[in-house]
Amino acid sequence: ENIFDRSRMAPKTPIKNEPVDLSRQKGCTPERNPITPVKLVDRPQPDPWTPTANLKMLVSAASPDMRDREKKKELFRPIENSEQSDTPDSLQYDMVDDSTVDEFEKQRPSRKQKSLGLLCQKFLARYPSYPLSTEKTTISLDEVASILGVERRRIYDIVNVLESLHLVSRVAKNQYCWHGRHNLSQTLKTLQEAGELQYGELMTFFQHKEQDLEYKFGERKKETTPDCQDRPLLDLSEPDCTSASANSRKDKSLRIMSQKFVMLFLVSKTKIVTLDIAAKILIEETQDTVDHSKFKTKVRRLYDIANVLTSLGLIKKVHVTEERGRKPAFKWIGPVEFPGKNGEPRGHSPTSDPLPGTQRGASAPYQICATGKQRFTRHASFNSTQSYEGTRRKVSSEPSSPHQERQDEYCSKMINLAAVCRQKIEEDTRNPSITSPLSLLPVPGDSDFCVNPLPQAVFPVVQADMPSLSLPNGISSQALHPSMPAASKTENGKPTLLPNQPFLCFPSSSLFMLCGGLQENNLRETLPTAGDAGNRRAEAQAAVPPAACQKRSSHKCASPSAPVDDEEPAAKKQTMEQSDVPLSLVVPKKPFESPKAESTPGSGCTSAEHLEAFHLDLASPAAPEAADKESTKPLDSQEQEKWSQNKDPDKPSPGKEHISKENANQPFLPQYLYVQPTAGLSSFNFLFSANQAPGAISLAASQLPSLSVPCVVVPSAALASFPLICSPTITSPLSPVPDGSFSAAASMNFSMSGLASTTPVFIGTTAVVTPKVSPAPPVDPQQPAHPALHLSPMLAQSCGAVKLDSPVCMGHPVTLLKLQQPSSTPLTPKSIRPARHEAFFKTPGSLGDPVAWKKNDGNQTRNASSVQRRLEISSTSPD
DNA sequence: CGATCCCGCCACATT
DNA sequence: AATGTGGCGGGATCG
Repeated sequence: ENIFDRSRMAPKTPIKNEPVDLSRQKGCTPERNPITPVKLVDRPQPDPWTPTANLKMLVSAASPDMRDREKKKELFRPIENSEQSDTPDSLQYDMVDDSTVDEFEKQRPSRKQKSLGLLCQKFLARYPSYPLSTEKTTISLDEVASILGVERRRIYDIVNVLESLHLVSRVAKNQYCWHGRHNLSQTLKTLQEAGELQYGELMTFFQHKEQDLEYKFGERKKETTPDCQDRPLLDLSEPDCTSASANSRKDKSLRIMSQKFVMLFLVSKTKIVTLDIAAKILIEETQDTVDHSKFKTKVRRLYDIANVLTSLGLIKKVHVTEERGRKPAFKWIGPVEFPGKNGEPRGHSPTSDPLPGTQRGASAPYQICATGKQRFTRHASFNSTQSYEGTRRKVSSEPSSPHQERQDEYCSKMINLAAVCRQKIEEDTRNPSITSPLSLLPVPGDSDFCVNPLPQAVFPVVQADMPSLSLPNGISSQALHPSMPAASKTENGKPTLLPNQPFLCFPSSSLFMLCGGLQENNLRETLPTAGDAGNRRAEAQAAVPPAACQKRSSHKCASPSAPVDDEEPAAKKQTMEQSDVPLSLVVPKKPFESPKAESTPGSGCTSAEHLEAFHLDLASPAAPEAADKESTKPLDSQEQEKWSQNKDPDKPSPGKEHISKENANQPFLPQYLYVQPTAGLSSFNFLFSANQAPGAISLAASQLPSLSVPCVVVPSAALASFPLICSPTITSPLSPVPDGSFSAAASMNFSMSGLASTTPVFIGTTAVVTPKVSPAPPVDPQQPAHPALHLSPMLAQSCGAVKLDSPVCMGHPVTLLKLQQPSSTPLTPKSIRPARHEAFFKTPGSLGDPVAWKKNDGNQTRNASSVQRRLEISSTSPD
């Protein structure tokens, strides 16, 4: 078999390495010879000379499974052979004649023989499951590829999955270190825990029913959040390999996806996961809509992963028959209980510990390693963070890279936050009345949250509606607040929320969010770049913007779903996505409403979709764009930088207008938040905003919301670690009131938390206030609508003062925002179509664009990238 | 014909 | 620029 492959390969692809001798050995090159004698040979038994022959033997010896497989092969081999040989021969001969010689390959080994699963078995057969700790086995990809007779690409597929389970780790360029299964149980345990956090409920749902939108809904949310975690989870460092360093690059989706997939099994009660469900859960971003192709791609990848896992003996293929029919599925046949080797201290009950996750994260055992790299593109300001670093503890990470540490911590934090948020959301949902503003806080002392068990998070408000979300544990919300930092003055200790305050913040890295209406223009421009990042290419640039706009307009509602991006470029585009996992959170603000959603034209929106999407409407129009943009943005985030952008309200009018239409009915508020995660691993972002106060309620909603939101924050990522925060306080007026109030509220402040130093960013907004707005009637959504705030760097600048960097900010409130003001947007208006809208948040992250940013100033602003994911929330209602 | 999933182009990352 | 990595999806096979 090998031979054939090899020969084929060789010609085509130049082999990077040498094809190894083996092939030569074979020498014969079957192909060449017109004869085609060969095939026969291999059939039943491996040829002695085949490189693989030995492997096969080993394999057989190694496990029963394998043996079975081999048997199967044998079974059909004869058949194949006979057939093949015949046909080929004849054909060949004919054809052959002259030259064509080669061509035929008749003998093709049959697809199965080349399957990834089989290849993986061969691969695994080469290494001991439980190697002695002393020896480290290094794996050379080139070597293995040649030995196994496959392209290197295939080896990556295998190794990536194995790496996700920590069976191997990358040590260097073409080198991987084989760890074996010693840590497998621990890894699984970790994944299980993480999975529970993330997917716990979800899976439960699915298992019972899937389809309901609701469920989906729920799942989506969860997903998002979780993602963050995932990344981090990986740690792996295991044993010896210290190399831990292995972290690496971006987010590799295959790795992450593999972990998530495994998590699903571990979390599932039945231990059976169908591919479609898994694909749905694993699809991040863009939700729905668009994605048929995306779904398909995801499924393909899952097959790849499943093949490897099957070879590892962790899962097996089964079919489940459900109402709808029989669906392909996989059943977990690996270990279910894991002794905790590691000694993690766990035990805390969820309740008691607010953030369970956190701790763990923090603690040494896990590190999340996120990958390391991030880029630091950030500007100096960010760097400052480091300093703060000293302050904090470092967790385990290696000294060497501080950054990493941060990330790790960061991750943990994020995770925690996520958890908290979720809960909060849940709670909120339950009690709408509350509405808290969000608050988050970090503890002063520590900078980040994370580390501690933190209470950080916060969330606000929201009334949410979100349907489903639940989180797994309960955490009390209160817990969260514990300390608020400064921000609120009010509080101080109390966590309570202030009613007004909105916001919160977060950590670092990533991003931010934002809110409000934004404008498109700005966004666009910026975004685009970002977008590119994602893909780089082409589309991004030009196309995007416009396209987006357009679309948006059309969709509006629909759009939320993210589709936007997708839509277009869809195919190619995917690139954007790269990012992966993002998370998002969201909260909806509004309680009510949404009825319209359906009605709305959204194009496609069906109700269901809405849900899924979560979008907010808010300004809807904008939103969509934003979304797109976001998508575009890169997620990379690694950079983390983040910052926010803002947008302006600018044109209020226009915006309003649209809004009115659409929204008019609905009022929403958008608030938002979200965050995204970013890039790769680690980061997450969050976001939120909240805006509003509680009261806000409906009506005003529209108005309020936008404005209110203050939002934002962002940290940058770069290093990440820092948190940031802000809070604005705002008061909101309450709800009932007309909005005007809210506008006023707008301002924000933020404070930094403890150390501010680190933080980079923040933002505050002030609010909005705008005159215009204020008055606005509550109801009308339109007007207000737009509020957007943002923080964009620009704004910041504008504000003058503030720069991101500086800590300066601290304390003060910065503000920014604008609401209506037109000015805000500096941007180029020109551009593009004006579509409307605006986006809402977006993060700009992007690196890519820095340029733009840069331009602005020198300041830096920028950030990063990450993309952020957006979320949306919709208000849809709760209903 | 739907389920699988190989293959390898090509973008992106690292050297 | 070369080379390592790995996303992705066309389209071939399998069942």
